Amino acid sequence: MTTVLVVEDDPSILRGLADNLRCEGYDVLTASDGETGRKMQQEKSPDLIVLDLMLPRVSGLELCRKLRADGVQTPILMLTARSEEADRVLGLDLGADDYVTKPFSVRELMARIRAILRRTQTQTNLPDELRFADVEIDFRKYEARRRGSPVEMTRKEFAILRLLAARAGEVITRDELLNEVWGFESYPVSRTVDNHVAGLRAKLERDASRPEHIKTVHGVGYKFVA
Amino acid sequence: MTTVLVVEDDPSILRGLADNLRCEGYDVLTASDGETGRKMQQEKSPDLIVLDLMLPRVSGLELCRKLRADGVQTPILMLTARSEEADRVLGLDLGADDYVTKPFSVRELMARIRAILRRTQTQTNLPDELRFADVEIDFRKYEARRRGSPVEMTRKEFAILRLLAARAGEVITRDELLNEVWGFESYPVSRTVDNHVAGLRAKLERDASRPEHIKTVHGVGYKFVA
DNA sequence: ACTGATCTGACAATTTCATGACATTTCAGC
DNA sequence: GCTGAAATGTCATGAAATTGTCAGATCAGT
Repeated sequence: MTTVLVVEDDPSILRGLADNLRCEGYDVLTASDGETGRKMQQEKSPDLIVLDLMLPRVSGLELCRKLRADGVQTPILMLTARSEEADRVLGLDLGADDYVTKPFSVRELMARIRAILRRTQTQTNLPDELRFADVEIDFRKYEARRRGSPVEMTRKEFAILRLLAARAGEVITRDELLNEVWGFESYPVSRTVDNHVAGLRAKLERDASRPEHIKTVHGVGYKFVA
Repeated sequence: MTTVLVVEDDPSILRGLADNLRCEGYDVLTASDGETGRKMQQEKSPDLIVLDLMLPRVSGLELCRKLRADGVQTPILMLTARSEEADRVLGLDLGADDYVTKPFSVRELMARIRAILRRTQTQTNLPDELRFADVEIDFRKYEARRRGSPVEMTRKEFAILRLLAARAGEVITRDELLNEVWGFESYPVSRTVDNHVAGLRAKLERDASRPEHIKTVHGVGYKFVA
């Protein structure tokens, strides 16, 4: 379960955000000032913090600084009242964190939150290499071998296999694959995934029509088993 | 913990930078004049120095020169008030690693800082020489030979090959090559990389249209294999 | 000004990708 | 076990993205 901490002093906005986030399936913690926010973070260590820049007592910026000083790596999404503040806040992190200016559209905010979580939660545990049966794969070198001899694989095939392998045994839906491998740039039909999986099987399975490692879970998605 | 020293006389800018840097998770030291800055450097040896060109008493330029004269290797990022070409060049010649002109966007500055730190902290040991097939290269002398006879190569070709060889087998993206080989002097299009690679192949490969050592990984980048 | 290095943009060659039609498999309900 | 609808496998094809190549413009050093 993914937990989001929202620190915001305006009760109506706080309420609205919390409702929407819960509606999206997140576990939601709330705080209406920086002190409480910091305590919440320490006790519950959420996966994401949504932080209002303007807060009573401890400002959002200060809280951010304190959290980082505590060594907290949790991604932070800032809510700023004016876009002039955006530049200042953007110093947060080009790659990991983000900001949204008020008044914001809930839809956009949710999209940003999903994006941040996707980036931070998946980036971590992708394997650099993989071995199973007579296959060896080095994802950094983009090299695949079977019984020692090289196998040509495409970028997408490497990416798909890497994700499946990162969560070996677990079923990954086509939508997840589309999100992780393709990102938000393009939205191909989920059928496309099947084709790439077919490619993987043709290249890596002993008998592509009876796959032993890249398995189909009917009605759900695919899974990799070593 | 990564430590950044900021030398800047304008208190509001100093404060803003310090806040943002702390928020990014850096340990921050501050100084408002060159003398103090130099002392700080000696006592704390930070990982990066952000230096205002215009400072009271000892100018940023002088400080930069002095530090380098002291043998200090710490990367220096210069803040310049105006986009005076002369100042830029001087700063770079004196050993500054990068510069940003005021008024700067915090976002850009933070990005530059991250980039410098990434470059200096993950610095790969570049090889001084390289041999493969019938080719011998001495990167220090900028000399290349094939079957014993000299081959003319350009500086960029040497630099690209050296980086590829330093991480032999690994795929290097065009963006990485642009960052490492070109640095901040210029921002050529990634297409340019291809051309230099073509040059390398023409000079070093047995059959440039079927490269055996400087390989393309379609959709990703290039890699060198011995 | 001359020279070689470098950069850029155009075009062609190549590889990869996405899509839809059709075949096959799976599974729920008989 | 059957049967049929839904899901998946398979394949061909054209589109799109990526890279190779080259000529000319620009830049830097002499």
